[in-house]
Amino acid sequence: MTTEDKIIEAAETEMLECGYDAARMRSIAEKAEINKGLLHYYFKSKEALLTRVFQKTFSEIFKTLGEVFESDKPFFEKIELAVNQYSNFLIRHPRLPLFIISEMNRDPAKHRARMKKAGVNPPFGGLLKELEEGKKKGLVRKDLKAEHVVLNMIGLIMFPIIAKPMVMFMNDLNLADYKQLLHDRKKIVSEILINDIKAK
Amino acid sequence: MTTEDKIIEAAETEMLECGYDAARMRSIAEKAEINKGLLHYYFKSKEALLTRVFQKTFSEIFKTLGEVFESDKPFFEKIELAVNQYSNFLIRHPRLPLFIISEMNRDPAKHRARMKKAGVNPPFGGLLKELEEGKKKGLVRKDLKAEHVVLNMIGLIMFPIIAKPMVMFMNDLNLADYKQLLHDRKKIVSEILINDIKAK
DNA sequence: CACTTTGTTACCCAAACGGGTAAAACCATG
DNA sequence: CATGGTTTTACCCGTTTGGGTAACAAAGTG
Repeated sequence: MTTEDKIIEAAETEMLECGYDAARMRSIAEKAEINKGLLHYYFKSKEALLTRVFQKTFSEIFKTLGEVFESDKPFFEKIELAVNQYSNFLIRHPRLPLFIISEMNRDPAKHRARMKKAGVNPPFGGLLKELEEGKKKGLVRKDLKAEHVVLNMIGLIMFPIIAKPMVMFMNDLNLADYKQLLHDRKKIVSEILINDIKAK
Repeated sequence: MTTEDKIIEAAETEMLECGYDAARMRSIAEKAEINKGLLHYYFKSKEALLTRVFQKTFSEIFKTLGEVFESDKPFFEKIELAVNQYSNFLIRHPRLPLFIISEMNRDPAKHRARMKKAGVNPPFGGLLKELEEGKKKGLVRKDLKAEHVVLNMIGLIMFPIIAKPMVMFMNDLNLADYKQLLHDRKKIVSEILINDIKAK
């Protein structure tokens, strides 16, 4: 792994742990096991570094989410696929959701400005379009509200990730049990969502 | 409103906004529109003040949640009631969930120690017991996993609260629209949960 | 060896921090 | 005016902060 990679990785960890503004160049250097001088040799300023990290992180998650609805599978299989892909992504990046939510609440305008600057956008258009088509085809409940489908999906998937300590403690799970629970949950969540969407 | 009340209120706001450790006596005094001297006249230390605020806040939410399952209504009505009460509570205390989640992730052991010290405990026992009874009576799906019911419920209710800026922005809502969405959601969430729990 | 890239060390330095305190002032009530 | 509860002001003070830089060292390269 190159020094630059180590820096990017350390900066990502730091940013997700502490938030954008509270991220410290000192701790990034420490995490990357280099010194502050070298850090500034690779990235001329904190802004330059974090902009890059922010961009990389978000385009990764949005790409994953975007690809989900581009396959040509049946709609309900796509839901299942979306749940699986999104869950897997968050399992790999467990600190991301809390970071987004915190930043968004701390200063919504600044957060959106950063999103804009990084040129990243959440890809929910695909889901919304297919829901409309599904209604026409009679697959989808006519009175279903699209915005709630999105909220249901994200809430059901995200909560056990951001509440990991609570989940483990309340159910007295070790790490392996917890991972198993997250794994089991993909099917459970898919079923709940599809059940809710499906025309009766 | 007495000075002490103003202090408690200001301290709660500060604690929920900044977190337990990052809460500052200075800003609490400012928020309460008094000076630091007076603050220490009422509460001899930061620890004394925040312990009290923590205790008050949590016992309030846990009492609300606990009472839900003590009525003698039918089980599915209780679910609906629980969803309504919990939703209403979070609508009144929108910053609480993110505070809990952040504290829990920052330092789980310290957070639990504070809970213990304040003598507050989440009351999910009632729900779990009734689920078991429901299975025996044939009301509830035999293969339902209780831990997921809790996760589903919290996730579905909490997410739109902690993601308020996103919800408003993505759906282009003003504040009134957003509140309406939260209100509408109570019914939607109840139906999803009951549908999932009910024996087929 | 000459030159470039990569890496280290030490230091800058004003500014804010931040919980806590002492002493004085203000203000009711009797 | 005296008494006690309330409120203000000013100050403490060592510590940390924190992005950024300059000078020096090491290592790779042709």
